[in-house]
Amino acid sequence: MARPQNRNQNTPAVSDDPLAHLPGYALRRAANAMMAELGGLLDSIDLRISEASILLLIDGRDDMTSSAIGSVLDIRSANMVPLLNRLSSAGLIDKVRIDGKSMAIVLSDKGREKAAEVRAVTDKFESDLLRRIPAAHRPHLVPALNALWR
Amino acid sequence: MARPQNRNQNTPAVSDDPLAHLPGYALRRAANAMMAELGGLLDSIDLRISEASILLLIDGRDDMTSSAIGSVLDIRSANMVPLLNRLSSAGLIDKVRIDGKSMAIVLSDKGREKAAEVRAVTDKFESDLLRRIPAAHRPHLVPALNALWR
DNA sequence: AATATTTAGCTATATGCAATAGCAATCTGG
DNA sequence: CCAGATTGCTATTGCATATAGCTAAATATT
Repeated sequence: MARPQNRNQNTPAVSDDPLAHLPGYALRRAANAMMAELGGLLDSIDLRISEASILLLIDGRDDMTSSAIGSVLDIRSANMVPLLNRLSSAGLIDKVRIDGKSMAIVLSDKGREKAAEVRAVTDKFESDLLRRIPAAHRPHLVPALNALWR
Repeated sequence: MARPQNRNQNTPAVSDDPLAHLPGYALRRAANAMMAELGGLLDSIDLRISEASILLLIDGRDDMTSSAIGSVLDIRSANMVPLLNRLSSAGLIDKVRIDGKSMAIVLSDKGREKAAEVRAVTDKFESDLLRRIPAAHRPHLVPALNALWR
């Protein structure tokens, strides 16, 4: 007793997760699963998620400073430093002095190529993600999520 | 120039985030924001998110082993150890020997009180979360999220 | 019954990401 | 001109997660 019915199957007790109805829990699990997946895809082009999002953000711009990027992506300046250093030593970005204290972060040629690869990976990822969601719920996801932080 | 129009306001460039339409990005940002908020709430009862979810999961059960908890919540056994140790040294759980190698993880009296506090905190959190989402999107969030990992 | 495999729980360690505190150089508004 | 804000940085810490490898106990195989 104390155990329901279907326990002789190999179903790993996922259907009776008593927390799955909680929005916060579902959000955490979904985000973890999706970010693990995206992380795996980006591995193949040797980038991490935060690095890839920086490349996407600055592509086609020449006026984004470290602090501007950080303010859009909500990354503290202390954490931007090693991030940009990695991108810089991979030859993907250049720092162009704007004035005595500010540098614009711009894509190098190599960085533009990489950004195109990122776009290919994320396009596939995003459409796979949406395809998993029943059509009836699909158009509601992004607006609902954006209402939570924007 | 090169800067749009509304820049004299104190809006921190959030409305022109060019990544916000991407489901994966929105998911990550929303989850980060919500988990930071929940983490803050749980601070007041001195628990972390994963600890709180363990308390909720095992409340009312006496047959959950460490590996059963880990398999439901998707936590590796290596990571369960320090988690359960913290709960144990806080006096919230007891380990009841089942056989030579298995222990059931059960709530102590103190743990049951704590679980009630957790439920109070998360109830408030979950309803606040839902309240932020426009009503038209609200019923779609949990099903859409669960489609991504269940 | 003897052996092999699987399972439960653990140690040690590494990674990704974010937070805090504090600092030096530079820019800017009154 | 100068006080205060901004830019970019160092150093350190915390959390959640991951891998590799271990011991001991339970279970399956022959």
